[in-house]
Amino acid sequence: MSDKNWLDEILMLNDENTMSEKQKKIVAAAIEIFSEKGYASTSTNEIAKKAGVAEGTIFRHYKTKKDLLLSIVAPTLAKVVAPFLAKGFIKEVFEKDHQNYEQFIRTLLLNRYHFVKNHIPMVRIFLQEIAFQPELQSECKKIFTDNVYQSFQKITLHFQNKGEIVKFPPDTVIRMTMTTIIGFLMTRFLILPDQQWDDTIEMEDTIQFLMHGLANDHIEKEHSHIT
Amino acid sequence: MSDKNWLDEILMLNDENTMSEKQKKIVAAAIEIFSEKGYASTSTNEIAKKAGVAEGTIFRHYKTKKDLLLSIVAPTLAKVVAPFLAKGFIKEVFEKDHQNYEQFIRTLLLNRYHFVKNHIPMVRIFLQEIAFQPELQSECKKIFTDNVYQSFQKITLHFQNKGEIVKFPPDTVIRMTMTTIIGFLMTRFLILPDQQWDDTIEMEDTIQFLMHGLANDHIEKEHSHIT
Amino acid sequence: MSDKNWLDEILMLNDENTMSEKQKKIVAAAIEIFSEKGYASTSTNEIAKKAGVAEGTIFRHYKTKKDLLLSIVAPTLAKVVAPFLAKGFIKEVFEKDHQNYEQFIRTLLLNRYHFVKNHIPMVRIFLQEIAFQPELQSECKKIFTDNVYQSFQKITLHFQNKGEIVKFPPDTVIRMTMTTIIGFLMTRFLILPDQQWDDTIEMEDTIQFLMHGLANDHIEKEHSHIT
Amino acid sequence: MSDKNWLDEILMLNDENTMSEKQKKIVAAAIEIFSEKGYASTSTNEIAKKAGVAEGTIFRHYKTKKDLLLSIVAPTLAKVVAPFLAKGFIKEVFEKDHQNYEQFIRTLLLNRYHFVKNHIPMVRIFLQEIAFQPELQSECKKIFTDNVYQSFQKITLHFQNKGEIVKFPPDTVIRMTMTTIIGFLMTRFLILPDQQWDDTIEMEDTIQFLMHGLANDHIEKEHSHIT
DNA sequence: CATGAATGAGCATTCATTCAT
DNA sequence: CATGAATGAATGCTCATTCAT
Repeated sequence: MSDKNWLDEILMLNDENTMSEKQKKIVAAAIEIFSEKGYASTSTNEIAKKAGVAEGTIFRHYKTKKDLLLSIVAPTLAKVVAPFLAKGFIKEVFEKDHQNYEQFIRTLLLNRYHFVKNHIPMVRIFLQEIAFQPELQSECKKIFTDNVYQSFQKITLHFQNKGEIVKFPPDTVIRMTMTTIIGFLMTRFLILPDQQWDDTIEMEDTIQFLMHGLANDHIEKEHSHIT
Repeated sequence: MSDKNWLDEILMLNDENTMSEKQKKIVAAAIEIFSEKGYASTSTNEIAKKAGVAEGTIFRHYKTKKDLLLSIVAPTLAKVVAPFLAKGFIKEVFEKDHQNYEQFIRTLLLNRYHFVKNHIPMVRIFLQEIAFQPELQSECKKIFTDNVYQSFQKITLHFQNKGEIVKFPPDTVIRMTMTTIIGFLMTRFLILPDQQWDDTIEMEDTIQFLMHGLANDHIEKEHSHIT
Repeated sequence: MSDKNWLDEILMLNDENTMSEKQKKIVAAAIEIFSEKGYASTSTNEIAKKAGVAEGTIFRHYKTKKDLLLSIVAPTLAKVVAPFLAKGFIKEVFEKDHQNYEQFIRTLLLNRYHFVKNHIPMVRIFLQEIAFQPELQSECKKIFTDNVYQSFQKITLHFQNKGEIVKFPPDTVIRMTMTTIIGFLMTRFLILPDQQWDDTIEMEDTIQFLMHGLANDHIEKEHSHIT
Repeated sequence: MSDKNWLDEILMLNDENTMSEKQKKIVAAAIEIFSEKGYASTSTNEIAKKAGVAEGTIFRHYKTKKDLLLSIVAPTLAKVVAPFLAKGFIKEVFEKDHQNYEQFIRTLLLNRYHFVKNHIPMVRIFLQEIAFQPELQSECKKIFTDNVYQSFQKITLHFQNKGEIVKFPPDTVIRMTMTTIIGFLMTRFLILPDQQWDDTIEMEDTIQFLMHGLANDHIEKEHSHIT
């Protein structure tokens, strides 16, 4: 099965519009249990019970248990990539003059914040299984490279050339930006979700941290990064 | 069984000096396979084969498969905490005048860099299983709170009071520091280990990013963080 | 789980009407092998083979091997107690004038004779496992105390007061009666089943022995048992 | 291995005089645990631990686990048979004029009473395992037939001819006598050991019951037993 | 003699998957 | 489409037995 077909098929299969009631229940149950106990430690029997369907019903909709997992996790990929694919997104970043890197990461952070907030269990599953499912890894890498990375690089170079952000290698800038955003979101929603959080302040601080960290005032650098 | 006993026991049990040849082989095999396929998807039969011992031998040394896992993962905890426990560590940070936050994170980053570099499989296992093993979670939280966090907070306040770093809430500063370091190490060793890396430059940039991000020149802050 | 529920559940579960073909085969195979080799020395694999089902099928019907054992043995309890629970049984003993202790034990012996004759393997299993299964012991004691013993005591006192049988302590009379009956049945069916037996004569002799042994003509007793 | 050799060897092996300290501990531990949990459910590891020896030590003294069992149970056989083998025993019964059947069973009961009282765990083990160990069964049958049964039959015929006891078939008399004695001892020591027992009275009653049951005053017998 | 690490066959139990209804 | 009984390979774990020390 070619990579493209695999993902498409699953996305189509898991289009919420085409899913029967039972199927939706199965997916909901699977997400919940996978997220709590991990894919490998979850039995189809358990899923069936929680979904209120017969065990056989699961296999009527998904050829194997792993298919069920992928059908859950794969769409996450698409949704993560989505903003970068949104037609106007990059165009807007480039064209609007008043746009700056801060605006970009502010948008990005807010967007990711809402996504993670609304999909915690799915994100948990994704983070766990990306380590062990080669199909997921390659698909993820491909999607990231083809879509996110390219846009991200263009944006980085754009603002580096405008002298707005420091001239680290673009990959490094991307890494720092993503690391800071992901680090915040994971701490916020996965590691310490029960702690008291003032999200507005915390996000503002995170943006300030990122902007200062990447500000183009790194004067005394002994090595100059020219791209 | 009290938490302390549990960890101590396993640490003693897994002291490399007291381990027989076969036991070492078992641990080595387990680390490798757990790291590749995950704990739940690894069979004791597989471990035994790779270790070149009989399956029963595993259970002579470790009462259960989970005991084997914990005996591997638990020491990682101790080693991660180690530098913060070193007697002179904090004292040095405070007393030596030439010491600054940059020096601190530079030491920290280098130290963690070498640790992760030398224990990649164990770190992988740890990151996977911390999500599902409650014993691990609580022990981890306890060790972090009792040791790392306290030191880290003192250091943060120290340099905030010296006016060297920005007056975000200490927890936020700690989060940003850890996030940046861990983000780098994970990208470097787990996510993109095969990419070309110039570690010296990358680490220097990371430190610069962090120092600028936390530098005490956040002027226009609409909300002032006073501790 | 309350004792009552445990037994009831198993009885319901093992109602022959509600059992599938495969389940009946499993029970039949288990009874045979348990009876021959003992519960602990019988493997589920062996049972499955003899029953002509997959090993997994056993565990679809019985959660554990011990559940299978109890589901076989527990109903024996109920059947043993049955005659004492029969509504008319005691009433008849008391009310019909022509009824005497001999009539009572004659009925009892005959009834038990047919039961044991038709359930030899189950009785073997029961006798073996009662020694090691605490659930069985307590349930057995409870059922005996609540049902058999009370009836038996009433009957004994009744005929002692009528002057028909010797005034040993009722418990002693009960013990002698049961011992004699059980002793005969065990010799007949378990210890020497292959010997030539004229059951009619043997049972008649046993009744005579019992009646003479308990007849109220123990004159020279140095200790008088008054209840 | 011929039957005779098997038993002799074990008896010699288990002669308390020739046993080392460790061996005695092993036997003591085995008796205790076998008695509690049954032979099949007891692990050699468990025995070794309770005995305070290494597991290997058990197999230095007993070739297999079953050998250990037989070495424990087999001597019981010899001891049970002992009184019948005592040279003077039968002679005494026959020759002393004042001797009667009552005297005989009184001696028998008292003798067995003390034996069971002092060897409860061994008796438990014996009763459990006689059902499953063919070697034990055949040896037991042989010993009983060759020694006990013959003596018992002679004695029975003797007192039947003297008109002292009823002329049931000798086998029947033997069965009733044994059943009554064994029934008492099992109730007393195995089934209800915790109940309050006045052994003197209980045994006297049991003898009276037995003597009346076998007394030669069964007049109205419709079938005459002439041997 | 005693030890206890090592063995590997065997055990009860679980599980993803199939298929007749 | 949905069911759930049936499957049998696989799993974690136990155990009697061996043997080098």
